[in-house]
Amino acid sequence: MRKKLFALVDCNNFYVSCERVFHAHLAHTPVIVMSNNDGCIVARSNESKKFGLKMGQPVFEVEEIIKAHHIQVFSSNYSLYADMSDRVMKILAEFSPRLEIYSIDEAWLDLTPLSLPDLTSFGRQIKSRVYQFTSLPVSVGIAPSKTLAKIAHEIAKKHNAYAGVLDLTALSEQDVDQLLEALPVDEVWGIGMQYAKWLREQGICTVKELKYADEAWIRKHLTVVGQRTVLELRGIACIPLEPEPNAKKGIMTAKTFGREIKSQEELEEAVANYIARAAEKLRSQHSLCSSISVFIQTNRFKKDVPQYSASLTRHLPIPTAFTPDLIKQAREAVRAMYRPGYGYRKAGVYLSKIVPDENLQPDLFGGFSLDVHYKQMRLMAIVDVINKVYGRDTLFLAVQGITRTWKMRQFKLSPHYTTRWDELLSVT
DNA sequence: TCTGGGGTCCTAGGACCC
DNA sequence: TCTGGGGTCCTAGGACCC
Repeated sequence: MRKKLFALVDCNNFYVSCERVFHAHLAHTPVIVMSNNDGCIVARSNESKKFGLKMGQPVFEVEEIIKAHHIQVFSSNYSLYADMSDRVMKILAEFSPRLEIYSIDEAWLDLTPLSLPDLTSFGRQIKSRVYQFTSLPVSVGIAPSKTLAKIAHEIAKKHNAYAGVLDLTALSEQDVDQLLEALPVDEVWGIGMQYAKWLREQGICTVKELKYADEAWIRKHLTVVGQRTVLELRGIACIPLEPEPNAKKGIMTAKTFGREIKSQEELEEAVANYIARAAEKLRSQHSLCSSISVFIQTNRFKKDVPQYSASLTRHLPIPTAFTPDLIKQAREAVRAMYRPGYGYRKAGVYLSKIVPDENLQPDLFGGFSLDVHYKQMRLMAIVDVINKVYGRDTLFLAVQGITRTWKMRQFKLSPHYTTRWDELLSVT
């Protein structure tokens, strides 16, 4: 069998790079992008990494550093990033017939069938074409397994000598091992904080040591997932490329509120909105769900006030994607869980037991009519189209509320340059 | 004052069945 | 006093990812 070959292409500091495309003066200056509610740092330019800002760090902890170094700060602008991502992926698709879009800013290419003579120059072509058409910088890692391609990409990104492209297959096994020896074990894809800590306690500190660890012993302690990682480090591809996006098995919408919510009415309103959003996602993948979970919680960071959190799952006799029915269930769940006297900070909904929407069976006992189901689906399809064309929440249910004063904060949002006509970049 | 959101997979253990 | 064994399904919890 032919040896597998993968390329990982990952956009550098993706959210920051997207903002820079439309704010050219921010090149070479420290920039960060914040999470929802402007809470944590989710992207950092290289310049801001130098000031010690960490991924996931709460912004309020580093206000001083931000001020002192004039770091530019942005709220997350997901529609902008999603649109830029689409453009990048379309370009990558030109380089291999088999592409797996792994996240908003990275993709795997299957190079196995391509018989390329010079992989490094192929990687450089990818890099320069993406930059030419989008102004976004990417790094490329090439290797015989996904896990090794990830590592190649990390090295390529960090060390200027590689100019953003590293092909591990061009190196001897000894040279690869030398690189792996210099990397701490937690840099491996699939080894998170818990496993890294445990491995270090067992004397396995570098990627090379993990590569040569006993397979059965790893399997015993890190399950088959860990065993696969070890094999992948040895160049044996165990994780296949998956070009087709799979339908989601669970759909979640959960958000921290912009302020504390005290009343049951507002909590119901927020949850109704999350359901509307989750149901929209459900319909967009042509699915129905028959289980719905709702959770509510107070501010877990406030140690000095009474805490309360609860979750409730309801099973539906007939799978559905009809927003009003789902909202009805969710509101009942909120009413059952709500306790007065608390300041609620976060709520979420989770739709699961998901099935394709063509699988619906008529009810043997006549408690449900397919006619009604199709009518509901047609109505929802119309609502979805209108909201897609005219903007989210052009049409919504009254229980979702009008003012929604609990919504998240986004004080530093840049315009939707690529997805709204009235926010196009203007040159004056 | 201020701490994100949305997923996947694996395993262990209990319920239940024959 | 003795008190099977094997299979399946489901759920909760814990690890991981970006």
